[in-house]
Amino acid sequence: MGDIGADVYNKLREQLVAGEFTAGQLLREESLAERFGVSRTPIREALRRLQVEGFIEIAPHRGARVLGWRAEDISEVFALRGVLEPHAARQAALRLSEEDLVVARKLADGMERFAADRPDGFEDQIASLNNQFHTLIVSGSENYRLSEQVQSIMELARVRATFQRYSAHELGRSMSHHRELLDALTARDPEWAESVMKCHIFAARSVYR
Amino acid sequence: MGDIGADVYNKLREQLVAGEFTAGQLLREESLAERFGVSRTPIREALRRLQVEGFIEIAPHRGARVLGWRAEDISEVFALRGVLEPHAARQAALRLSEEDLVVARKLADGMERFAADRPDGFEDQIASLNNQFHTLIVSGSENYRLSEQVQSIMELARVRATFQRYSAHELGRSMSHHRELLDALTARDPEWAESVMKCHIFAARSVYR
DNA sequence: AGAACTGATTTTGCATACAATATCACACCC
DNA sequence: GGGTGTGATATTGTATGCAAAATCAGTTCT
Repeated sequence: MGDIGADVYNKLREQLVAGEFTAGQLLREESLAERFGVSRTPIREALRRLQVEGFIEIAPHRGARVLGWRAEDISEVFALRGVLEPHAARQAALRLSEEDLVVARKLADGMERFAADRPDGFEDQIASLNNQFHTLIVSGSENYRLSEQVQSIMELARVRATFQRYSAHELGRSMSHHRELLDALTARDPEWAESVMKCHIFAARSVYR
Repeated sequence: MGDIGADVYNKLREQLVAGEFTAGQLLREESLAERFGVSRTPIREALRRLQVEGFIEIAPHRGARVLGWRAEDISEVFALRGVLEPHAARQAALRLSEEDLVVARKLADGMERFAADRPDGFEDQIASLNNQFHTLIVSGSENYRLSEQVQSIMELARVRATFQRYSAHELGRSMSHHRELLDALTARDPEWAESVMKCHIFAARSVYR
């Protein structure tokens, strides 16, 4: 995709992640084209990509439909994250650069500040930082060849992450997991990092039941 | 994608998996369009999809390039398979239907026959059956929402699987792993199935070093 | 009333035309 | 000789037109 196409894809994707469309909603090429002020061509490419990435489904001649999340889907998501992310953390312990760690620490700091001050809409702010934090670790785990594919799955799996339903206690534990994970990564200790990440995912899963 | 587009995608993908293009080769939209007797439009959609799935890379205004596999990539592939497929086998033990198991047994039988008779090109025949076998198990592990994404990664990871380099001993062991996995699945024993699959992947990795 | 057909309308799928960008060859300058 | 700039060429990116397919409304038949 070129300049316009990439823009359209990013914006559409953002809006999907932000939940601006309801599950099952039909996405018409023509109306999206109007909405973004472009022709159907870049819209089609963006939709195709979002389909492969698992955000929408496209039936031939019938259009694109926003996929929803059932309870079982959420459960699968955590099963998958519980396997993939600890593995990623293990690899990341040996591979992340010092600069990456600096960035990760800043992200964790940011989350803790939001968790302490609790300004309006702080849950979304934390969710955004949290995504960046996990993305950083996953992308530090594989090399360029598989990284994007794994990344894509993990992002899809993290789409529904919201901190609205976290209690103060759970939020605090999540923050402390981040801190401990950073310590493990800084110590370049793969098994420690893997264990912490496993706890982190299991704890997150418990919030969703 | 409609009828033509889906065809183009399938054929292109087959040819990529079959290794009909050399790594680094540029795939020009115009020549592919001629080759398949269609316009550039469905070609572009197929290329976009193959990009997301990790077969090729596309640089804006610069075209599509076939990605190759370096030694580290292969190593990553096995690391990922070593985590994902045992997990999949574990889930599959509880989820595969009896009909699925019948199919899986037939695939294993077929592989063993090829391994015993060793007709011309039997390695490719085994590879094809082996892909179906593993695909069946992975697809039986997740529900519809994440299944295709995981499937897509695992297929990409299995692209290079060739049995050319297996010794008779290694081939025999691989077949016996399949057999044991089927027993574990039939017994609906998740931990057994997971363990066998882990051995299976580790053993396969050893062939590639 | 409900099921099944038929034509109008909408929407997608593909082809084609044009615009924007990158690539390459060749001349030019230092 | 090597680097740099410039125009021609090739290739991709986007828009648009048309054909094919699905949807929907209205009608007819049972």
